[in-house]
Amino acid sequence: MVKSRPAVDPEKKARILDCAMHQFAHHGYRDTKTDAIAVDANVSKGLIFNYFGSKANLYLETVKTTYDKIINIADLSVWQDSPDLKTMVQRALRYKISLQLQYPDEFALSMQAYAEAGYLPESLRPKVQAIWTTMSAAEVPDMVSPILKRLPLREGVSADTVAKLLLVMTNLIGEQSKEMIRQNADIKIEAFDPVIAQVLDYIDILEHGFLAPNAD
Amino acid sequence: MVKSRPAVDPEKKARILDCAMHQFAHHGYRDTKTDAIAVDANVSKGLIFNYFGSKANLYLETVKTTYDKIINIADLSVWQDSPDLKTMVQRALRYKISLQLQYPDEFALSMQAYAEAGYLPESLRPKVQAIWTTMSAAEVPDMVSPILKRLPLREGVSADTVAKLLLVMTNLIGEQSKEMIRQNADIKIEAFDPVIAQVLDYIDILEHGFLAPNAD
Amino acid sequence: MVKSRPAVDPEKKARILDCAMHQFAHHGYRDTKTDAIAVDANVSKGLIFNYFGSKANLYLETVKTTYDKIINIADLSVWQDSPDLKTMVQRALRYKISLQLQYPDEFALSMQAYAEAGYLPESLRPKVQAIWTTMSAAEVPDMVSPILKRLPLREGVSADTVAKLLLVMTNLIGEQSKEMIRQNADIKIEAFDPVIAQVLDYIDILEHGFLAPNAD
Amino acid sequence: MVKSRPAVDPEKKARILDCAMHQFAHHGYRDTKTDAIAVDANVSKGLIFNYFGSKANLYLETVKTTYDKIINIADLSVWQDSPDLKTMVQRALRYKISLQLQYPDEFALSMQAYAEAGYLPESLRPKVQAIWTTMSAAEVPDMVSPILKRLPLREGVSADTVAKLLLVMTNLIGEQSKEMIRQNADIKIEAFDPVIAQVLDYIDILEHGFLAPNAD
DNA sequence: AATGAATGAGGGTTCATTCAT
DNA sequence: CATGAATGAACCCTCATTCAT
Repeated sequence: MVKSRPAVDPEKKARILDCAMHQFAHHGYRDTKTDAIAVDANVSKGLIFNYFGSKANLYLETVKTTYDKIINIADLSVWQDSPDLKTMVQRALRYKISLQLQYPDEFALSMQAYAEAGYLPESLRPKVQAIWTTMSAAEVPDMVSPILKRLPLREGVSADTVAKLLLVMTNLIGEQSKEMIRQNADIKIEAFDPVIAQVLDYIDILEHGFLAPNAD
Repeated sequence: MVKSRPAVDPEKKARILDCAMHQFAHHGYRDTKTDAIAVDANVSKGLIFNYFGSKANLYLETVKTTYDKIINIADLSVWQDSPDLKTMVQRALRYKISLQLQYPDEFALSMQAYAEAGYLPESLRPKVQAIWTTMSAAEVPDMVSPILKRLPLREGVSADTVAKLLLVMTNLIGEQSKEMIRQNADIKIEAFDPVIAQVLDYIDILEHGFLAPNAD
Repeated sequence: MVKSRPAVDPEKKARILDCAMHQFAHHGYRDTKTDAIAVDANVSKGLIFNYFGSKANLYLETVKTTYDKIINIADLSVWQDSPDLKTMVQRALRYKISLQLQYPDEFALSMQAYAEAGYLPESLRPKVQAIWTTMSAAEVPDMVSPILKRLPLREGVSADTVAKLLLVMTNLIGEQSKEMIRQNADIKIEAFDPVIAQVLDYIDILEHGFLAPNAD
Repeated sequence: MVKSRPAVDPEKKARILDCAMHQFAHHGYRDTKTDAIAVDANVSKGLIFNYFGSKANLYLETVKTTYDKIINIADLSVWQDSPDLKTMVQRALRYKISLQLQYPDEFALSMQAYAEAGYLPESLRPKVQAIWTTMSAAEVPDMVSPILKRLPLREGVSADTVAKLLLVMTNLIGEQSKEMIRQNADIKIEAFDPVIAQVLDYIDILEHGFLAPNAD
């Protein structure tokens, strides 16, 4: 006998995850009601528990799925062959922001989940943090370090340190963009130009330092 | 005439605030139960409402009190007269971390309150944000800018940009220390040496840039 | 397609309303515990809030439903075609009392709700009063005035004044019956004969007062 | 040794009773907070319990005291020697209303207590009702019946029936005046003229009903 | 005697989870 | 498998009453 309908309807499951992502991103874990997700997903509340067992587990699955989605979407090659660092950063940021505009919920959740990790129910916290540790190693460093290797570093400066600094900048922009998108969902990418300009100022300092050349 | 029993027993009030600080810092607003605070403070639940009226107000009072406490404790002069930027940053970080070790709950709450501001009940949010705006002007900027003014900045670099970068570093350390303290409450200040060393690496880059001198 | 389990189980809803009516009638709004209603109705406390949202709203619904019920039950034609006033009053009272015996809770609530209107929580009061104004116009006046029109009134006596006097009598009996039923739930209708007799005495006085001298 | 201060300070006790009267009259038993009484009476909350044992008992004492006060104040002779019934009723009502204006709280409580008797806590109810039965016999009938005795009643009409009818009128006015005073505390006695006029209309009807045919 | 700070039982309400259909 | 009505534990808050001073 052929099961014409699989035990788990993937379409419904996807819908639940999508709506959960939206809700968790905008209200945080504790303020998200399973009721709201069920309504949004046009699915019975019971089904959510059939598929995911508990709200906590739904959260975990949602965060995981969202991270996977972002990773799969991101095309790191976009800025890999930039002529110089500033161009790379500029391209990277533009690309990231464009993704953020295209997938605001995904990005919002990824940041929200990270931010609220410490304030989750005791039992949920370690499981979420496990996701970070699994994910983190693979991603961002890969994007930046190849470019850095092509740059002549001042003696005593490690590529790793620079990479971390750049990462900090990236996160900074992420936070700012999220907030800007939150305040105006229809924002255009041009609106982020001043933000990018500021980061380029930061990069300039990183590149050349802020001390006058003869100050040493 | 001595009031043998003052209208508000300052000792109990302080105990409540202290325990509230601890609870709010570690579980966030929504997950903190007034019951737990009452038990911790060895006080009846009713008394909390006698003193503070509501959980929301207790939160507000706790945050305010904690901020005041930190501000009063902090001795900004410690690093004000440092010979150079690195020394200043080093002293500042050491001092901040030592305070954080001494007053882990106070610092944890101050960061928690800031972080969770967006996830508070609708009605509480504006009141908490009012606290930030009242407080923010006075503090951190004042510490950094005077030192920056004494430094010869490279042409095209604004002191403001540098100050912002340094502030980002400061927050970074704050987050890291909080997490380290959270994971090990008995951590010694020496344990932060690598963190401080790393920040000094960052500062070095900010100061001199990471490009080799002849790279331009 | 038959909904095997309707969104709102009318049986349970009716049971809740019925028990609420009983409780509100006997203990008043403030002293009625939702717990007690839930237990009486053999239903979880949560369900009451699912169906009615709040205790205040349950009260409103209960009062409305009870009024509708009384209005639908009451058969005003019973005494409309009485030969004379006394007969009409007698029939009306008997009928009213028999209904009161048959539906003691309904009548008790309707009087209770009216009486306690002024002592309800501030926010509930206007909503209850809105029910009165909606209901009041339709009922009692219609019953009495047609009969009055057929009677020859003494000069200088307005039908309106007489109607008001009769209304006062009616309310008087209502109060007395309620109290008698409250004191003895198994009371028989014969027990009210003295009360009715007394009212007829009152009517006799009224009648020979407002009738024209030659009307006898 | 002489007790310079008696165990119960009569002045404070009187103050408590007075404020309790005011509060109970305006908010009913359940909505009156002992706190409010204590504050009003400028007395500690503890003292109320020292003097009266419980809120319930304070209520009882307040009601009793208020009734005594009204009885002592009322000068029944005012209308005893009226030439006719209408004049008597008019005088009586005017006098009652003037008292009600002079002692609004006392009258408000006496009516409130009567009205809310059924909605008091189970345990309090019988004790309050005991007060009515003690009081009721003595009062109002005494005012009316002597006058009635001087009037030639139509055959078949008992003075008792008429007295009860008049009592109903009196209560009717009481309710109306209370409400009018509640809506406008500064109301003048002239404002009640229409109300009195209406009652006189009622009396007119009553009168021509119970007087012997040849009494006109 | 007088105080009023402290208590805590009890109420209305929310919402994740269950389970009969 | 899917539903959503039903559940009930848990939370915040009130206020009569107590009791140490």
